[in-house]
Amino acid sequence: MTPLREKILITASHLFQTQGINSTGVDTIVAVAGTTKMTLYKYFTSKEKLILEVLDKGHQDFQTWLSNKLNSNTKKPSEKLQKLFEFIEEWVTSPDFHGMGFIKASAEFPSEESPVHQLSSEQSRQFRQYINSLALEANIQDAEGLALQLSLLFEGAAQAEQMKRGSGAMKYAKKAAKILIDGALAQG
Amino acid sequence: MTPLREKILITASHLFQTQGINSTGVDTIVAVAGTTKMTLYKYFTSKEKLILEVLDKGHQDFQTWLSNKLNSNTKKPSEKLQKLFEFIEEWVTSPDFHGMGFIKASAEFPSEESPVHQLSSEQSRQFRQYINSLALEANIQDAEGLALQLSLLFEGAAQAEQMKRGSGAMKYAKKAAKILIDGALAQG
DNA sequence: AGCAGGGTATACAGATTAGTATAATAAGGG
DNA sequence: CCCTTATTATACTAATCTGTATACCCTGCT
Repeated sequence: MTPLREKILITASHLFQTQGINSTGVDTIVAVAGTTKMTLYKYFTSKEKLILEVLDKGHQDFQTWLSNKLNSNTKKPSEKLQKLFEFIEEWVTSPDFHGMGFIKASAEFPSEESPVHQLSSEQSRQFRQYINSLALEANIQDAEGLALQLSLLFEGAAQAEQMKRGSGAMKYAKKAAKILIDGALAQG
Repeated sequence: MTPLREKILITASHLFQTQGINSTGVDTIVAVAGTTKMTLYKYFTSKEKLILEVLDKGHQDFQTWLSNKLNSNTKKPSEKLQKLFEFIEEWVTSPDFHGMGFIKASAEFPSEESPVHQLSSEQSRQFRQYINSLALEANIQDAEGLALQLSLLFEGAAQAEQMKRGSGAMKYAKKAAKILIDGALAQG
């Protein structure tokens, strides 16, 4: 894609994460990105469209990064589950992490009719679905239940880490995940 | 307190939860509460002060409700821990639950310098501290670690329940909590 | 040389925001 | 009946927001 479009996306993403979505005006975005409103509205027909695309890109980046990490570092399905939180920790504690996009977006757009809220909800569901597929491959009985539990831990830890950096939340989330996964594996 | 002040607080709380804090204007609050801006600014010197008080009241209501429930239904410390998520589920799945205030507030006010963010962070810490005290009474070795894990589960589940009502997240959070608590109790 | 397209600069409209100033109204107590 | 206090009604300021309109500039292509 055109570099200017990309730059707007990246800038908006960064500002949304650090200042909040509703608190970030279009003027701020273009000023930081070093362009003008005209070009922004040429590539994105509205601020809402921009928000949706930022969310989409953020989620895709995370998902592909995570599955690449898992696929290139592990082979056994059960191993993937166990390494999952290892890599999630790596992602979440990286210095430029400022919260999972879909968690914050759903908080800023609580109305269920809002397209932003709907996308956030869908992304949360997709992530849970991904863990579910890992659990299924590992022959876990209640795969859906474990996937839900692990996603709760993840969302809680991401939330905590965003609320207070360096809280060490992920370290304990990892331990909790290990206990839950080992239990589910033992149970068949 | 004066009934009008109370009504403004309750109305604001409800609107903040359902529409979001930044998306709720002062005019909307007074219109729904059936009063005028003049009286609102008589009782609350600014919108930020109102937000802080809404957050404070919400957290206090939750904390006192929870500890009352625990103290009147259980006696043994270990029992309190085990019943904890039972009552939390009751709170979170109640029909007028729309998310934990401090979680959403910290998402809408991500900047750490924001007083709203600071209060949210403090409330999250207080809640974790409360679980910590329960764990300590139950003679759990790594009380702090368990408290953190349980609070992660709770925040994740509250988040999930707010994102999609009736998701059943709390049911599985409860199961996960039981596993973690039993493990920690067995370990001494 | 000259044209076209992508980008800039800037000003603007229209709506909405937080917060204030002023005057009118209602009610209760001496 | 009058004084006080609380509340309302309404208009306003000043800032900010999204989105648009207009004119200009620059660069590459032919």
